[in-house]
Amino acid sequence: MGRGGSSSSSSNSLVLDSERGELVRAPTKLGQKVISEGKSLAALKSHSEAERRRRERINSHLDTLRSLVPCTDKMDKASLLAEVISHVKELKRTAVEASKGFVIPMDIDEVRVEPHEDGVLGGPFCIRASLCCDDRPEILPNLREALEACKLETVKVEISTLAGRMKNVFVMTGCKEENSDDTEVRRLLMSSVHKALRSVLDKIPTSSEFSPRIMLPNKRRRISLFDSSSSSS
Amino acid sequence: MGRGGSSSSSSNSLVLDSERGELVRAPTKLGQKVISEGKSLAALKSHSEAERRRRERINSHLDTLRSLVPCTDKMDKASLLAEVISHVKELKRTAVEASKGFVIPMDIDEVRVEPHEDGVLGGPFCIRASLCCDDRPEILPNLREALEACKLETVKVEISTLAGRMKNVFVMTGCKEENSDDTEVRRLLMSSVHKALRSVLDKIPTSSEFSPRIMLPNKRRRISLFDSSSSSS
DNA sequence: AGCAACACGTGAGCC
DNA sequence: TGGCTCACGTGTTGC
Repeated sequence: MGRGGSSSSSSNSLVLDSERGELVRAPTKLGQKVISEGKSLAALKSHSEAERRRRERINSHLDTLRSLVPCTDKMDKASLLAEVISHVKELKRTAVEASKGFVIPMDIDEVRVEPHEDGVLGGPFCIRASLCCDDRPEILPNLREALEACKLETVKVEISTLAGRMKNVFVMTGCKEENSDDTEVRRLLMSSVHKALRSVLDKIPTSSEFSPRIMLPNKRRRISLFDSSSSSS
Repeated sequence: MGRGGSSSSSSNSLVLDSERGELVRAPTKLGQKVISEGKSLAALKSHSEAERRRRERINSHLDTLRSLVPCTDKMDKASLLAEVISHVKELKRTAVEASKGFVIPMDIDEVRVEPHEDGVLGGPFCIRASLCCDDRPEILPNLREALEACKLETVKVEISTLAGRMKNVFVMTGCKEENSDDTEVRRLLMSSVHKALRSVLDKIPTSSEFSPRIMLPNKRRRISLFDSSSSSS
């Protein structure tokens, strides 16, 4: 990284011919002197050509990156690279924790509601809501009911059980009529979903057989996905 | 994209001072002439400085990418970009069909049982079983019951509904006492799981209360994730 | 010696 | 007009 080039050599007499883009020798009286002083003509030419090829290689790769990452059609190089970086990070995140596949229930109760990073498709508007709690099969109907209250459509649910704990992950999307771009609407929806899950979590009996569930108009409990009786196995 | 720079201007007398890297005027007799001929000194200086900052920005992003993509520590720029490209492509591939995760129910009934490619964790022995059929909530208890008969532990279930169709994906693992390496045992287990799912599928009333199997789900039914309106009790 | 990869300054063009 | 991005040719360094 020699910052300062050592010296000038600014006035050798090699110039670029304006017509053909080829290197020629400038009209001068001291022909041999100049030639001996600089590199040979052929050397300079091949050098610049090699450099041109190198640039083309790099720019070609930049172009394919541009075609791979959306909305970068008219970005400058630096911004394009920045966008590539964030895309790689995002893809990595979702890939690691979904290709791995298993949703693993943790030991602490938890309610999480967040935008579902689609990563690829700029979908309408997705929420990823998860509830981690004790493995109580009877909470599933409650969950469903609570989520139905929100004006969202559940497109996917993922349930994992492990060692008496369970984690439920819901992916939901808003009605298309609502403006997905309105962040205020999003925040409101997510907040209501969060409250719904929270209420379900709070209603879980810590040890009793079954809870005094009054709220339900009809007694449609059950659908215990699996494991309706004993927790293990 | 003017390929050939238009002309030479090769012998203006601005040179780079070897010590400080600053632009100075070369010792010459025709001072004013030279200055008036080119841009002002300050202009040239700010220009080269801006260009330097631009390069630094780009190279900084390149470095970040290098840290993000493995095994690129000593690659040249072009190869690094090529590697970034292939990584983005690969991440995208797995992201669309795994992380994005939506299991999309198809129009044909289907039972599939296969070893669960873990991808990351070399687990004990996992089976991925899926059943695609009409969206009949009452099949869930049947499913559970049928799968309980097999000596497997369900670690994850994933349910997607779309346009009156549903797809259930189960990830199950065998008891640890059984030898996971025994391919014969595996085949046996998978076969029994397959039979179980098959039996559930066959039990689905094709037309209990409605026209059986019109080819197209022209009728958009509700997405009731696990609607329990019927079934037990 | 040659080749490859880099940083640099500079002209051109575009807001 | 200045600020910017880009492509170009060149000097330099390491193999």
